[in-house]
Amino acid sequence: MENVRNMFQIMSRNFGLLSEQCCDSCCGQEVSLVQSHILYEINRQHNPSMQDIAVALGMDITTFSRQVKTLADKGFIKKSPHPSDQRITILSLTPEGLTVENAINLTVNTQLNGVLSTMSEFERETVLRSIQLFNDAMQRSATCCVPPK
Amino acid sequence: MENVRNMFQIMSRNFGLLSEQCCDSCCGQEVSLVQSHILYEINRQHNPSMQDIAVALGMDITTFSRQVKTLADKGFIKKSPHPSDQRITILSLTPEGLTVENAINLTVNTQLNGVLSTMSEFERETVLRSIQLFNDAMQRSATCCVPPK
DNA sequence: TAAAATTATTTGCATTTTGCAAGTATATAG
DNA sequence: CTATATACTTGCAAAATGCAAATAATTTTA
Repeated sequence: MENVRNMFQIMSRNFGLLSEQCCDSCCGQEVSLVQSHILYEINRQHNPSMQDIAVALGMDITTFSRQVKTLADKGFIKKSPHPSDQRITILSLTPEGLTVENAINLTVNTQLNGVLSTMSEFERETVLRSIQLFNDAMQRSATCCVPPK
Repeated sequence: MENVRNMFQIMSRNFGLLSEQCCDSCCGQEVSLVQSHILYEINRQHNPSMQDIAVALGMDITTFSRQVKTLADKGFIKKSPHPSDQRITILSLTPEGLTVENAINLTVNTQLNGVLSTMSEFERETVLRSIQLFNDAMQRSATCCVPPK
């Protein structure tokens, strides 16, 4: 059993730094890293509620509530009432929010593809397949990757 | 060009959640996630200065300085003067700090190995080799993974 | 070699983020 | 209908953040 954590820690840190940089360079200081995660996740899910996104990101709901308010005030997120349950708020990106999310997405992808371009075609495909494999395995695991509490 | 960010984003988030959980379960509220990163990095480098660690983690030096103070007060870190340059502070883990770091490391590794154990031997090796490959490629890249500013 | 510029770290703020406890509002169960 | 549960918001108070400025120790340079 080698030290697996090492590799993940480094990868994770690098990706985090990259994301932060992209986040800055795309849209100035308009959105923080956590806010970009929120935009990302709203864009990925289908008509998500507040809970859905907060759970997916493993964020405390009260902190999340405030971040959503900030993003809504900035005009990047729209909060709509659930049609049949008035307690629930459905989140969606506004056109401006989508623009920001797309800009970040493009920049991150460009950076990552730049890194991947230094590999052979075979290596590149192996790497991508591996990450998918690992994500699937994480998904299957019950004990880990469950948001705290 | 597929959406590479997706995979990394998910992997990174999962690993982050896992680390946070491990951090909690190992040592209660004794150390936060960022503090665990600091312990990790000090343990990895050889006689690192404050700058070394702050840069490696992409942290603002002033925030870092305070976190180091907190960890030193908790007795997990020792600050020693550099032998030939009095401006520099060399960081090291105390025995207690090392114990905490080892506990976190063990827990994270155990969790990760649990996830990996659901794969075939071949898949597992491919995944680990891939991550190493990717980290190396990140290392080579000049444009990305450079701490902001 | 003395003043100027550089480097490493710390401190003073003011802002932002965080999370627990408690509150409000809506829906469901008994 | 009352009681309980669910979804979200607010009131704090603590922690984390980062810029500007301070301090302290080297180097550079004129």
